[in-house]
Amino acid sequence: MTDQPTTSIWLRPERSGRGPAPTFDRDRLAAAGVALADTHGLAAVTMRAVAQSLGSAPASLYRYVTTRDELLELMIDQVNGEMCYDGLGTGRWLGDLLALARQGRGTYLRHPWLLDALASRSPLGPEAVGYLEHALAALADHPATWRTRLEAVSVMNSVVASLSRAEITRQLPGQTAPQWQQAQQEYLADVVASGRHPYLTAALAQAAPAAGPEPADRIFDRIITRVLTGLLGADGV
Amino acid sequence: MTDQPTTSIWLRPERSGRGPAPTFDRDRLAAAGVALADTHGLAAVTMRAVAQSLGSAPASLYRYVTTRDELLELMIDQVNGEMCYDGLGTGRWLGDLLALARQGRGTYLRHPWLLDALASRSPLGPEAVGYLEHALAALADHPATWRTRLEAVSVMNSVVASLSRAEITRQLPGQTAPQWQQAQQEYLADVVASGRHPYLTAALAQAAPAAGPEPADRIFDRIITRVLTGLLGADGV
DNA sequence: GACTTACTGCGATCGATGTTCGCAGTTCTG
DNA sequence: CAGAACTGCGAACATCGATCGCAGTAAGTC
Repeated sequence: MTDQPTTSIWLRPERSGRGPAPTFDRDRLAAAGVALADTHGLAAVTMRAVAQSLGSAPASLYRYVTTRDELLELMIDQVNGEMCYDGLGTGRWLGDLLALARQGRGTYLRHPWLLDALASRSPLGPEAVGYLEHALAALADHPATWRTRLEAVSVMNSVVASLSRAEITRQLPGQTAPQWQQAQQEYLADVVASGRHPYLTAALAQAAPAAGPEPADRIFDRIITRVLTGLLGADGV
Repeated sequence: MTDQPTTSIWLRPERSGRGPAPTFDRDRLAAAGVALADTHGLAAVTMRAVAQSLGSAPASLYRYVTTRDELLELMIDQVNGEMCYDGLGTGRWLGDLLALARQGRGTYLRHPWLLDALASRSPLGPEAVGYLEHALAALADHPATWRTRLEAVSVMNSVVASLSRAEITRQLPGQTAPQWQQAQQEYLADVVASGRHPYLTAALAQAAPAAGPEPADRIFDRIITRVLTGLLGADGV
């Protein structure tokens, strides 16, 4: 009945030298989970499914991870590791932060399940910490409180997530139309037809057509830039 | 085998005149779910639990709702109905939008589960539509594209959610410390102690102490205001 | 080299949950 | 009054996360 002194998976040693060598490691579990989630969605990341894709048994996974949530944490951190920090440190904080935001967008678009996984979780693995460090480094010379900088980075992250979610939602209706979205579209059509809600009707009429003339990249850059300058000032330094 | 022509619950009639009068209605289901979620968290909103709290059987709920997700949709819309739109239409869009943001914050703080429920869902019930209409009405005289206005409202909503989440997270560790947060704190302490990540260390050192001198309301107002002025210009008109 | 210790994979199983099926009863329609 | 269309719901099913305990294996200890 020895209490596990550390509860965070990032502080728990992966192996402690005794017994047979483990067949896998945390990275392989995470990779298997990511592969499953990429192709079949987050709901497909079942302990049984992951085990089967590794040629193992469900119970075996619990040698590497104490709970499914921990597996998701591993997956999140693994895709966070796809970020690349080259070309940063230009001295222009706005450009640096925008570059980080773009990479975040790329990660979200590559792994749509990430938004769902991040939803009710506060994921702070090593890679997330590294990201935060780089984001704050970009603001090293900025004349603002640490608190304000932290706020700005946090708000930027949430806006990046929100914009990416919108893009993903508007993107997949190609074929995988998830049925609840179609129901929503149906309801919106009814709302418009009802005549009440004139403003919403006008907005939808002009916002919908053909994804607009402006490409998604441009919209993203524009919004992120405006949010950041609103929070941190206009001087790109 | 008659296909249900409409899939959205908001277009499906609640009752169609035949048979015995239903014991409950959608509002009562939603209210029961909200009560459960408010006191015991979203995970406690089980079909069985809701049924029991209504003095009914689990299978009976499916007479009112085709799936648990629909029940959550009802709950979300019900708490969205707590918003009050009095005092709006002042002619100053910034003040109007800020008032809406504040109400959103209040709803989140009153119903912490709402953040989890909203996470992987795109909730567009009648109340959400009403909210959108009012938000867009506040921007009626603003010289910006409909698209830009829609973007601004959307970004504001996601920032409101993000700030509220941060507040809730920082608030409940009073006693209900959810254990994963404690694990995260533990890991962060280790990161700080490691010496790498100097920027993060500095930021945490200054951001942590005693919630700072600035009250949460002020921080919220300041961030929302700056984000909105960044997106829509400085003139409060 | 034998014994202990601490691990490994995993079959079997438990408890909980969302959901379905079908039946008996009830009310409206024609 | 007959049938259609509903009502609540007991019983069950499928699936999932997680646990327990056992047999096997490698390291530490003397």
